Amino acid sequence: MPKAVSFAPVRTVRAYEGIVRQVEERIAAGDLRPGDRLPSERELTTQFDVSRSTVREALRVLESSGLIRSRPGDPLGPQVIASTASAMRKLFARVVDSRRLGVAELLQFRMIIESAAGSVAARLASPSELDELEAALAGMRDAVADGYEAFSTADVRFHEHVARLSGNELLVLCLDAVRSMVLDLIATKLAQAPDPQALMERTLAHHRRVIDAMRAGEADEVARLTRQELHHYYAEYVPEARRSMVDILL
Amino acid sequence: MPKAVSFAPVRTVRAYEGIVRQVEERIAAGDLRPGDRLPSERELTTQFDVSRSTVREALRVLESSGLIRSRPGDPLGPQVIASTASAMRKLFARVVDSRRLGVAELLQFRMIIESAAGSVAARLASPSELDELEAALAGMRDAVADGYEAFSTADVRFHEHVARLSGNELLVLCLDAVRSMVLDLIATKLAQAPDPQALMERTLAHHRRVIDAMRAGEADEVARLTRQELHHYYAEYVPEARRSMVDILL
DNA sequence: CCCTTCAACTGGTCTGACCAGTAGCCTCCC
DNA sequence: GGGAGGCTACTGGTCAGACCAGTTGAAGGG
Repeated sequence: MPKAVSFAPVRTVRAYEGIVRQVEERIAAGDLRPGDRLPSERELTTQFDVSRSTVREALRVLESSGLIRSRPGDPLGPQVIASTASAMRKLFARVVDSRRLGVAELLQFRMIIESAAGSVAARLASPSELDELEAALAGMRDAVADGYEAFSTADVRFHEHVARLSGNELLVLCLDAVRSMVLDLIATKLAQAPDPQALMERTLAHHRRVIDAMRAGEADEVARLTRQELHHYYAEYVPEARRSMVDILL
Repeated sequence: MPKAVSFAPVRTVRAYEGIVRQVEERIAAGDLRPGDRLPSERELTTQFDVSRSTVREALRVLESSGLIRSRPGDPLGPQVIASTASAMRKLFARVVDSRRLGVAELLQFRMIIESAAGSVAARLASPSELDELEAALAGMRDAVADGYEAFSTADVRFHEHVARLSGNELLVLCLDAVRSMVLDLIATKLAQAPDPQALMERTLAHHRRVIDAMRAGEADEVARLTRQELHHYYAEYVPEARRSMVDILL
């Protein structure tokens, strides 16, 4: 098949897209960090030299993807609220409720990628990185006294730490998104667990075993432990009828 | 900690959000399918009883999440272009280039979830579903004659089929997104593979083995084969320095 | 000193306008 | 009669200007 000179498709760029792109780039580059403020809409109007409608279209897009938040009357202007992570969470949330997905899908997905992250981390982690993990675990142990909520926060930190050790940011982001979705879906139920003390103890023991397996370089064991722990922790919230989705991963 | 009656946080809903939600729901419910048209902006103005600016903010949000497309001058109105899948692809694309992720992260991620999907599918697939897979494989074999591009399309169909057999839509969507990102990143290079004939033959042989392993219920073997095939297919496009990210999964 | 009031913002929304495209009809010329 | 051209009635993209309701902080009153 003879191929003529190939041209790239031209897409006419709309004004608001340019604004979105500029702001996104500033955020990605770190010029704009969470908490920072954008100039007011009227001010942006002059900076970008477009009308207010155009500025607003751009802001709405940025807002819908979770990057900024604007509040009427705020003299400081729109606020940069987050990085890519929250955009990812927002999208997952949309997917989950538009497709009517439930805990079953989310938990299965989480078991898959979290165990994989653990297993990759086990192969890559240096002794000093493992010591940091150890510190995160110590943080959890300290948090036990402060009640379940504090413990849960420290626990999330531990999981995030493991994910980051995998060295794959995509993994980190997806894991963060799916973890927060799971927690959202069952937050109320989890807070009233029958015996939080026992749950916390068990979690500590599990994390202990994970670190040990990492030190021993037993990647598959780390993966297995991770799946097992997630299952133990969350499987009861999966409707009976779909339970097999998560059971088969054990 | 005594807990008073708990209220849900109120968020004042902006007009455009209501529009976005309604359209999203219609799409999710299947009332609006890809290819369908929305009324023109001016028409929507009267249907929603808001101003055109508000309608436009909603349309921009829908467009930015890949659900619709609007083209100036089109007398038929904005077009519904896709479902959640393209929204997911769009987000992944944004994440990948804002975080400057490369083939390494994407391929590692894909190897993880695609092999997991395969292994779940192996445990769940009924004989008749396996026959459908068989048909997809036959489709690939037929496509060999039509050249590499046609083959590649049929190949994607096969992979999608496997993913769907896992029964987890989240897996399907993520896989679709990451697959299309990988293909985007290396499309040009892949088209000029040195020996497409051999590549196609090898792919066919691999898929054959995957189906056989599925019939035998060897879930772990399916996972291993999947990782291996992806690695063989794409690893060369991963920069040398990051090659280990995908190597350790073998 | 605290509390109220007020003015100067903010974003949310609306109106009405103009432009540049598109598509289909309709005319005019061959 | 048939084709090529222009005309018309739409489309979305953008703009300017207006009003409202909310927030905030400073000015003024107790």
